[in-house]
Amino acid sequence: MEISKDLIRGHTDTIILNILNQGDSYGYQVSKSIRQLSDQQYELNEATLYTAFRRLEKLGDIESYWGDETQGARRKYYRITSQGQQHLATALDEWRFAKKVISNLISGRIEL
Amino acid sequence: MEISKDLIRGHTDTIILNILNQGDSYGYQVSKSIRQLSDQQYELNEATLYTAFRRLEKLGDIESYWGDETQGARRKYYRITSQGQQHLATALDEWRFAKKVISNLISGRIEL
DNA sequence: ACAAACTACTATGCTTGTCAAAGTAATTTG
DNA sequence: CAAATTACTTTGACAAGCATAGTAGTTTGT
Repeated sequence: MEISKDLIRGHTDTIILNILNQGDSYGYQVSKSIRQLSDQQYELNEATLYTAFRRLEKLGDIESYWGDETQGARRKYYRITSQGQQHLATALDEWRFAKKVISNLISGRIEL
Repeated sequence: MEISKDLIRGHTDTIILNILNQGDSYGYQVSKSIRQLSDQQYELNEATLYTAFRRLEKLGDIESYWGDETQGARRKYYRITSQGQQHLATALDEWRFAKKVISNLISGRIEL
């Protein structure tokens, strides 16, 4: 079973915030976390991921800093801000609500 | 609580198929059914609705015919096809699956 | 030693679903 | 008789996500 891209759309930012909320991380690792959290069911496109990082940083939900790797490739780390944590909490509430509404819409019976 | 547009994205076709699966209908009535099924929480933009009709008809999931209203404005009715019913069933399975994956992604803990 | 694979980030251009806004036209209500 | 409602269509724009390609350093296998 594969998940259509449009079903994930709108969750990308929340997914990233959830991961960063558990500790600072960088692109490649976030990508692997997503694969792991979804039991190998979902993989985020690299371009989408880095686009989201830039969007979230612009919004003030995350902050970035270059790691001081003495060996290995340079890494840009991301940290969630307190505003980002608030947005994460809001998004989770919204999801719990939307889940019910969507379920009704796609499988509920109409009474007229 | 309002539902972000992106959370519904990708469900529009399924919502329409679900409604038509309960009987032929036309634009305005489908629109009202959506409002009713969502407890007034969600309203689909007209342009989006009619765009979806055209998309679904092109795909062969629905068929249309003009009603023979003797009075009242002309109405274009839509009927779900058996292919549409199959796609509806598939979409419902996909949703049940996606719901779990998304929940994990936005609130699950990472174990590394 | 050298190629292949992996890590890590960036940039460009396209597709697609949805929306806002405006238009057409008939009917019903106050 | 104006305003609201029913009913459908068209146009243009936007934003998320994607494919693709590029840069550059590191690790692994033979």
